[in-house]
Amino acid sequence: MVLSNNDGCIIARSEESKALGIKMGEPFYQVKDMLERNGVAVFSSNYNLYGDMSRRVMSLLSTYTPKLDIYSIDEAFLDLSGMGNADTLTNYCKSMVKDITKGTGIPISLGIAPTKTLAKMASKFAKKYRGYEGVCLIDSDEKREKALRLFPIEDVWGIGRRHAKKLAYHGIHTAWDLTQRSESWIRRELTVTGVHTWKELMGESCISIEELPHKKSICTSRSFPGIGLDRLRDVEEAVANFAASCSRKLREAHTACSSITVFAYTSRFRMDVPQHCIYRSVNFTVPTNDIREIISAAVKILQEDWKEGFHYKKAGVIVWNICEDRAIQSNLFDCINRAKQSALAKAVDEVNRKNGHDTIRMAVQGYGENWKLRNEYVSKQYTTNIRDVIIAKAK
DNA sequence: TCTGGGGTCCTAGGACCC
DNA sequence: TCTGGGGTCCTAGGACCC
Repeated sequence: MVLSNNDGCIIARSEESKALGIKMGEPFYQVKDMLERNGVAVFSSNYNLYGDMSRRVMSLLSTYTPKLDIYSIDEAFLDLSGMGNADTLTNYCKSMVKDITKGTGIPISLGIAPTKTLAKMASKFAKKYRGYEGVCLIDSDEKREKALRLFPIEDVWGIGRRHAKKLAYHGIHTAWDLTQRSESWIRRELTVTGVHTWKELMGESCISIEELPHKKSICTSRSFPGIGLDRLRDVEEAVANFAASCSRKLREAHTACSSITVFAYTSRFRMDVPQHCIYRSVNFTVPTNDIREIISAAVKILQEDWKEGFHYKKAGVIVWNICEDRAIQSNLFDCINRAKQSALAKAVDEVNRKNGHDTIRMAVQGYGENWKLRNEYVSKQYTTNIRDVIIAKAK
């Protein structure tokens, strides 16, 4: 079983722990004793490991198609159009499954279909039934209807808990039931996104395969351990680090932002203590990804809106209005020497790339441990930290 | 005491324009 | 008694995803 950041919630479970009745998203502390009694292995999140393994899998996938659309850390869409008939495709995909298992040890499931929504459905069948050997193909109306009839509405991509409940009320329990309604009914009840899902289930592709040009917003946020932080200095340090992380993510993606939002709030679970919420945005005159500009804007918002007497439980920084860093609209009244700024940033990034994040940092980022995450059960960074590499002993 | 983090898209409603 | 019609842009909030 794997925990969220701060060892807060349960976010991944093996089949065995599911069988114990552990629910997704359940707070860890509420079931901790029960888990210990049952000998459940518990792990903190280890994003360095997951991120690195994901990159390896994606890199192998990219050798199978010119058009790879990485959807999340563990999912990708591959464009296989024009790559042969049903048999050829199935065999091609079975060799993909074997290669990736061999290359990374990660088991994968593949669904092949005319639309993304159907492909996701097919991949669930591929995972569920061993007979498929990891690959399930939906290439005819008969197969599609059979699959739709077997598929619960709440598992359809794009149908969340709220919509599933509403649809159940209207007697819609499977993906097939949904396709039997009229477009106007779907439009009224589920808006245009629902219409896209509805069309995709019927085999008409509405969600294309493409690499996103760049993100529209980037957020770094954390919950603080215990009752939270009540000193400005501590929250300031955290916010400065969140801002630094946003600026780094912008630079890595070769982008810059025009707006920044800072937020900090007290615990929404504590009804017995006074609540407060800081949430404010400002714009930059010229789009930027500079660590000093972004940190100072973030810290300024926090200082100006800070209210004493509260325990802040969570804070974060969001940067948005993002553009590519080579297409920045300059401003007549800009008084920053941009060339100098970017030369310095480049030098700092180079040092940090070799020596680790934040080797060179802003003073306000500090070294305080007051806001650091709890991760008591973290596994090793087997693939990204030389000290954690597995040692094979020859006997 | 303890309750995650990071995204996208759509809509309604308010503010504004002529 | 009676108070138009047609737009754009922005934001908050809600839905969804992993």
